[in-house]
Amino acid sequence: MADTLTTTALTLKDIARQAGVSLATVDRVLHNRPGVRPDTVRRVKEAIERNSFQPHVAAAELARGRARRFAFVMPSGPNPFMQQIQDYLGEMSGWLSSRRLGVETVATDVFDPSVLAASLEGLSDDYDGVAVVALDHPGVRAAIDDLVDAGTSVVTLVSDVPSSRRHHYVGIDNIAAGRTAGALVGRLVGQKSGKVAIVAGSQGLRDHAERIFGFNQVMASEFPGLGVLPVLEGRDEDARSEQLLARLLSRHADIVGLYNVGAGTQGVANALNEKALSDAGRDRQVVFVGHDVTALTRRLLLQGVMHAAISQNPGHEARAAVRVLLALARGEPILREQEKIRIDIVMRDNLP
Amino acid sequence: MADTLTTTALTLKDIARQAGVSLATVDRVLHNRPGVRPDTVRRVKEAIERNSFQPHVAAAELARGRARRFAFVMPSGPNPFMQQIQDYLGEMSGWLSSRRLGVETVATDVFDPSVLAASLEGLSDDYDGVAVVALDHPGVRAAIDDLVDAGTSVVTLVSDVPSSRRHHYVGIDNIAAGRTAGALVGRLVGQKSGKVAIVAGSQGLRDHAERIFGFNQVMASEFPGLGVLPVLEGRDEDARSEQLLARLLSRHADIVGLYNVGAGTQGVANALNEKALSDAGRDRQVVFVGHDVTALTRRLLLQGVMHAAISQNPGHEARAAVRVLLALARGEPILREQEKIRIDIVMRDNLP
DNA sequence: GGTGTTTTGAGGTACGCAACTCATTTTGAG
DNA sequence: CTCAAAATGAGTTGCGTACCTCAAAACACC
Repeated sequence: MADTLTTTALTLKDIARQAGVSLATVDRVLHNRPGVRPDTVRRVKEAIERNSFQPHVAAAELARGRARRFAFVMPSGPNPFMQQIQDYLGEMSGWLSSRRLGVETVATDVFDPSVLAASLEGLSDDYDGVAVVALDHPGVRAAIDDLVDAGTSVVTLVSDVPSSRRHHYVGIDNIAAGRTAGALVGRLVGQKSGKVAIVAGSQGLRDHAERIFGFNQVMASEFPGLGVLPVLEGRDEDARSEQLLARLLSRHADIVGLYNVGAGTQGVANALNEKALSDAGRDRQVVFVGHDVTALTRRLLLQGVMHAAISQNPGHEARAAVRVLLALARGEPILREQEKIRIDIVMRDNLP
Repeated sequence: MADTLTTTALTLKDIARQAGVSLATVDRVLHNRPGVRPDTVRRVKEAIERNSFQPHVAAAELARGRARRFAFVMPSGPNPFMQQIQDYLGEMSGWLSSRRLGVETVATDVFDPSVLAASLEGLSDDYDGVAVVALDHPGVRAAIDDLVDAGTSVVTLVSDVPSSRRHHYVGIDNIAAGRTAGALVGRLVGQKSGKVAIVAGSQGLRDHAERIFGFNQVMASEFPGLGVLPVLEGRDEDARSEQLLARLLSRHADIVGLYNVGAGTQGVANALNEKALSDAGRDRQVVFVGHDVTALTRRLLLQGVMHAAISQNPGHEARAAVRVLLALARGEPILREQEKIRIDIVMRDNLP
């Protein structure tokens, strides 16, 4: 009837008694301090294992007594998604301060590798951990590795640098995100055949490139009836995206789907609205799939202009980054499943 | 450049000094103990406010010293979704025991109100908090209210009893889930017209009824071209669901969409497969939307039999329930945004 | 001014662990 | 067997809070 999952009340003292050693020796083993014979280490570890002993985190935290400081290195521009992450960090302030954790955001130009690398260098003196929205570039990778070598925990956020020695990546699999977008566009277009347009910020950005790759993969294999037009590079700017897309729409009357990979959403929506007006309400609405739930995309979804948004929960990312940094600092294990960021599909009716 | 979100190092001693009182008085104020003049209370609270002081949770936890016990009251049947929740609880065991938290599951027949109520009664003596998959019934409501009156924290899980005095509901908005399912079926069917079938466990179950309500809402208002057939009640059993659905499919050749509200998924899939065989590969595949990501639905999604699953992350629900119970026990605030369960749309390419 | 009551101060103990010192024992090399 | 090095025991202190006791002070009332 009642299945006990956990029952612990043991302390270090109990472990010491069971292993037949003193508290000091257990402490040495627990913290990998030198001066313990291998055989003794084994006995202690066995006692710990046998009782599945877990140090009381509250006691450990209190005894250790050190306040932790984490830095979040984020883009300086007015990116609404990044702003949301910072907002959620702010909302955590009570949670943070009651644990004596300090979180500070460092704004920098994350698109300039040398500037970003410079921002990262030297952070290790002031912070126990760093979360960074990282550009994938050799200079940045070197800076990250330096931080790690200096003993600072490093987590990449939103955008990864897989070749670096960062401890963890908090973000989504962008290829899968692109595939999901492809599947959505394809399925929502339905029977119709025609062309599909892609608007991206730049194909030089790793996350954008990966999304496009995944998108094309699905379109080619599952929706051969839909031809994908060359990618428009709108640099995440509204004006440029609108202009490029408007031109494309006027040239190809048979565009039935659109994937907006990055920002510049307002511009994309404008171009689509112009077309809708000229089409005068025929059954020619373009299926529009984009990324992230912001005030704007929320409005577009509710209006029916946009059909689906691929989203990564910014609150979850902010909290996951903090939790991972904390776990790394404490030497606790990371709950992979909990910290994994899912690819959310958001339509009008499941808007968060 | 660097924006400080939090910087605290104050202790109760500092607050006492600032308020010009002793530690004992601060302690009395902090814990609403009697014997402090209103004016003094104000002075202390001001000092706390002024410094936005937060007690160090680790120290508090250690001093309080009490181990917490939580009970999870769950269905006894072989429900895969519930099993997943229990699995995730098991995975948390390390996290739990390092915080001296005990979590035990109590299996019971949650569909029988008197049995469920009986299981709940008396739990308050043994547990600090209870999470319960609750049937919405007056007897159950009374049992929940009794628990709350006895000082036990109560959280409803997956299925809510809104009229009770439970402290929190961990689960999704089922009307919105049904709406989402409706929007998916409608959009994925596309231009075609025809009928849509619904298979549910029972319309007497609150969550099923709510999902159907939301589904019909969307179908009526947005997809008038699709007629919704009467709900089949499969009692979440494979055999019965298959039989009922097979009959319906043979009677209505123009069924283009299917919403499976509850379990019995294997039966539904069997019936669809039979039809697919007899249709011999024509463009008549039925759009199939169901709930939850299990081993089975995962397979069906990958095979293309099922098109989308509406899902609530069981891991998130398990962890959220524990966190909420813990926050309630400690008197800490609940991070609403973090504990909110989202409605996930899962398609083949964003399978978790 | 005396009485009883309420409010406050002062202090202690305990929680479980980290981190340290210093004395003592054991071990291994010569 | 000797001596230095390595391993271990025993003990202390402090982290910030909860919870408790007892005495002293302030207050209200007659």
